[in-house]
Amino acid sequence: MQKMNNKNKTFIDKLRSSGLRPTNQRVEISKFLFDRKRTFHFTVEELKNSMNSKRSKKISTATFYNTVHALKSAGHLKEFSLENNTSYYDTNITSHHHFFDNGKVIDIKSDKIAFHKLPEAPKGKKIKNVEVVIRLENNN
Amino acid sequence: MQKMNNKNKTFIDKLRSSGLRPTNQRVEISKFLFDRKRTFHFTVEELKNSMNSKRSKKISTATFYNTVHALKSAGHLKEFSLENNTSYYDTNITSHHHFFDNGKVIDIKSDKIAFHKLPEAPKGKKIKNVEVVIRLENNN
DNA sequence: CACATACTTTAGAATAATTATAAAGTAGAT
DNA sequence: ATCTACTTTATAATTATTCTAAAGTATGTG
Repeated sequence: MQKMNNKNKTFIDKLRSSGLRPTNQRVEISKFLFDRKRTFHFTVEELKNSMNSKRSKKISTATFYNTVHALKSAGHLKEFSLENNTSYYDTNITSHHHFFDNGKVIDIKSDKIAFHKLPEAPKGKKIKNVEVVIRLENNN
Repeated sequence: MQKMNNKNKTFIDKLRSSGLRPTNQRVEISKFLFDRKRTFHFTVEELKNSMNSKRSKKISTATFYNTVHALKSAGHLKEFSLENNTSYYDTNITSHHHFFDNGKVIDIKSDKIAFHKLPEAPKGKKIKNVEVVIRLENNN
């Protein structure tokens, strides 16, 4: 039996494994998110705009939110927040880190950062993950 | 001339250095935030509720937002975001890190984490700061 | 002191992101 | 074919935050 990792799941499988029936709207959203070469970051509003601007029949806001949430809960998207009270989602769910540069987010590959020392988790808890944010500013 | 660090500034000085006249409302807010033994985290809503619940004459929401923003811009508060699209503020402005445990935030002293390797900033940029978030989960 | 001017506070309106609701639509199983 | 459960949608509601405009307060100048 061959190893089946998330990377190999099609966009339809991602819906199924999120407990969502592959309806037309959901399949299109999932395709838009996952059927591409490179991972990316988005807000629900951005996703909605990029998809709906190309369509005559628009997909409703609620469907975008529902679908993104289900995909996120199933672990196919990673959520993070900036200081502007908006949720960002990342189609790169592998462990990695970020540069934040005036609201712009740039991925940092996991192997670019290594720890020399980390604290222990409090009693009864364990570490789920470690994320590093490196804030940038202009060079003078 | 003695070294004057932020720690030693009174809550009134913090207002002045934030460009705010020390009015009654602002002094009370600043006192509530900084005139205590331990640093803490709060949302504007939490701050407003804890202060106003003890008062007959309430301080308005706008004053809380304005004051917190000015204090933050002047560097007397640190802002961060969780996944619930609310801004959190930290009266501990020294470089440090956080555990996130189901929406609860726990400080990690800066010296508990050390890096073995860090990426370089992109061209024209420099690193402003590095923050680590360690997400916790229950131990089985 | 008297007034002008600038800064403050406030209540309430406006906005933005998100979530809830309820009606109409659709799919899959029998 | 039809029943039932799941979906989609438009719209309302909610939450956090920001804006606005009016009324309040302080400070400086003469």
